[in-house]
Amino acid sequence: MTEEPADSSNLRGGRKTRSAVTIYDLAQHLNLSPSTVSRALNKPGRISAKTEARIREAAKQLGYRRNPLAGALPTGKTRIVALVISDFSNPAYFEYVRGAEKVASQLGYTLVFTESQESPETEINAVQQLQTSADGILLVASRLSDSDIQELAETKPLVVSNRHVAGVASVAPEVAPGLRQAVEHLHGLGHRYVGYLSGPPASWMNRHRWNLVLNECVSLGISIVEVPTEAPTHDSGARAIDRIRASGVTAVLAYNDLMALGLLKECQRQGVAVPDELSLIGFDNIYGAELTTPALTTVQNPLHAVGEAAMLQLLKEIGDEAGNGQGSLATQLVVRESTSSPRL
Amino acid sequence: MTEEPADSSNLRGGRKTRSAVTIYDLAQHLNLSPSTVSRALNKPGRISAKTEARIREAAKQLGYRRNPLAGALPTGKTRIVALVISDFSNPAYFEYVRGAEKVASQLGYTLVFTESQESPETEINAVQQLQTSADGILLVASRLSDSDIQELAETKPLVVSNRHVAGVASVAPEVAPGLRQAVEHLHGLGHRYVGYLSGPPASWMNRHRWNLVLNECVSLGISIVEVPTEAPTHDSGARAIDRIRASGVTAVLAYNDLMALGLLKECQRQGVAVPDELSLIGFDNIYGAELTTPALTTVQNPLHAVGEAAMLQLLKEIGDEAGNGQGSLATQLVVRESTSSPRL
DNA sequence: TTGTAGGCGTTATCAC
DNA sequence: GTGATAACGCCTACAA
Repeated sequence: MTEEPADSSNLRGGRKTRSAVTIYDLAQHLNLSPSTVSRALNKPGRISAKTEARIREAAKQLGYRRNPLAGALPTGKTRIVALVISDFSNPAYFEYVRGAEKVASQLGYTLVFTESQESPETEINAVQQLQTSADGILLVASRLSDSDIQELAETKPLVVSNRHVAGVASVAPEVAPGLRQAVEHLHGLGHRYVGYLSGPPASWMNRHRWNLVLNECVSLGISIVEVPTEAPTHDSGARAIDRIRASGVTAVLAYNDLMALGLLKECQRQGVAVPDELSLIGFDNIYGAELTTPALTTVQNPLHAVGEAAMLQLLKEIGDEAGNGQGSLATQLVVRESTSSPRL
Repeated sequence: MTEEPADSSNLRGGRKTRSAVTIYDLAQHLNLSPSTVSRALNKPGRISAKTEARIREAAKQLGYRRNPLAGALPTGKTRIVALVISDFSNPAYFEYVRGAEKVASQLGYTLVFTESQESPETEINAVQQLQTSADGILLVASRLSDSDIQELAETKPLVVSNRHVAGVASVAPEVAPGLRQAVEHLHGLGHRYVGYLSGPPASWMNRHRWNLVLNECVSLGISIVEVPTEAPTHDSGARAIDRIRASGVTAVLAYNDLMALGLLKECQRQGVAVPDELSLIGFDNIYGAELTTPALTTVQNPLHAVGEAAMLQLLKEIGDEAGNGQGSLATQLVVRESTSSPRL
C-alpha cells in the first residue's frame, strides 16, 4: 500500500474529473463490506437499523450515487424504456410523448426517445439497438410489417401503439365512437356524398379508419370516396383541393387535423366557402384546430391518455405491476364551425 | 467440463429467454480470444483482414449485438445524452426536441428525455440521476438557480439552452433582431404606448426579452409597460385581457405565441377588434399562429436549429468533434395580420 | 497479430 | 446480520 492515491478525488482541477463514489468507497470508509452497503441501500430491513443508518448517513456525506449501468449488468434490468416513433412531425404526438414520459418517470423508468424518420430500416435498427439496453420498447405509428414487429416482440417486451398486430400487445385510441359520431353528424346535416382524405397507405390506422368510415357511410346510405394524398401533412392536405373539388363531395373527413387545416387554408385561398360549400372534419383536435375561422370540427383523440396507457401496458409486459390507466381512450366528436348543411 | 449447458440458448420456450450472444460466445465459436473479437469489431485494421472477416461473419450468423451498457462500465462513456426540459407543454419545444434528437442519433448517441414539470427539486434530482448514466446533459428552460447549474456543470458536460449562465456553455436563439424588428414595426405603425405580456418571472429568457424590449422602446420614444401573468399559457394570456384593456396600450408584445393567441381569442370574445383597437405580436411562430384570423404577427424562433446547435455544443463539450450547426439562430419578425396602425 | 489477466460497480450466492 | 467471492459483458494494458 505504498503511494495510495490519497484524496486525488477532490482536487484534480476541480472539474469533471473526480470519479464517482462507489459502494466500495463507502464500505472502506465504514469498515464494512461492499455487500452490506449494497443491501442496506437496496433491501432496507435486512440489515441492523443502526448500521443501515450509518451507511445512509455516509452515503449522503460522501455524495454516493448509484450507478444504474453497473447494476444493470448482473440483473439484466436497466429500468430504461425506449419510445420509437416513426414520424414526429405531427404535433398530435406531442401529448402522447408527454403522457408516456410522465408514467415512465413516475415509476422510476428512464425514457429514451428516437424518431425513425419514416424509414423502416432506421426503425428496425433503432429497435434492435435499443433492445439490448432497454427493458422494453414502445413502437408508435410503426412503419414495419406485422411479421417484423412480431419477430422483434419475441426478444423483449414490446408494445405497439396506434396499431394492432396479431400476438403483440397494443394500445390505441378507440376511434370508432368519434368516427361514427362524425359520420352521423354529417348525415344529420344532410350530406350524402362524402370524401375521406386519406392518410399514409402503409398506415394500419389509416386503413382502420377508412374501413370504419366506409361501413358507417354505407349503412347510412352515404356515398363515400377515398381521396389519396402524398403525406399526412398540412401541405399535402392543401394540395388535395383539386381532387376534392373535382369529386363533387359536399363534406370531407380528413385523416388528421394537419391535413384538414391545410385543406381549409387552401379553400379560403381559392374562395371555397367552408362550411357552406364544403364541410370539413379533422381528427386529433390538435392545438390550432379551434383557432381557425371557422374553427375546425374534429374528433378529439385522447393522446395523452393513450401515451399513459401504452406505457403502463409496456411496464406490465415488463413485469412491473403498475396499475391501470385512468383516462378513457374513446374518441369523441367536437362540433365547431367547419360543418353545416350542404348548400343545395 | 461435465454437463456443459450445451445449446440451451435456442430453445427455452423461444421467447424472451435466450440470453444475448456475447463476444465470449463468438470467441469460443471461432477458437479465438475475446479480446481479438473485441478488437476486430471496434478497431478495424488492427487485426488480420482474414480473421476480421471471419469474426464479422460469425457475428452476423450468431446474431451478436454489442451490449452498450457493459461497454460503458470500463470506459465510462455511455453514448447517452440526456435532455431535461422544465415544461414541455408549449408546442414550440417540439421542434427543439426534434432538432436535438436528430443530431444525437446521427452521431450515434441515444437521447433520453425527461420533463421536470416546473419543479426545481425534480429537475435537480433528474439531472443528478442522469449524470451517472449519461455523457452529458442538455438543460432546456431550466428553472434552477445559476449556482445550482454551475455546480451541476462541474460534474459532467452540461449545456443550458434558452438561457445564459456564467461559466456554463449555453445555446440560445438570438432574440434581439426579431424583437428589435417587432418594436420598430410597431413604432413605424405609430404605436407609442405598448405592453409587454410577461413570461415567468423566474425565467432568464423572460427578463432578457423584457430588457431588450425596454431598451428598444425607450430609444424610440415608446412608452412600455410590463404586464405580469400567471403562466406562459394560452389561458393565462386570455386572462390578461383586463389588465391590457385597463392599461390603455395600443399594442402588445407577448412572451410567446400561446399567450398571444389566448389573448387574441379573448379579444374576439369580448369584441375588441384586432388589430384595429389592439395590435398583437407573439413570439416563436408555432403551428397555429398563421391559422387564426387575423393571422398572428410574430417573431420566428428557429427552435429546430437551436436544438441542433445545442446538441452539437454538448457533443463538443463531451469531446466528440461534431462540426458546427448550419442554421442561423437569429430570430426574425414575421408580419401577418394582427398588427396595424392604432385607431386614433 | 493475437492471447492473458484484471478491472469497471453492482448484485447474488454462499458461507460464517 | 455480515462478509467473501464470483459473476455480468466489455475494454485494455501487457505479454507472447
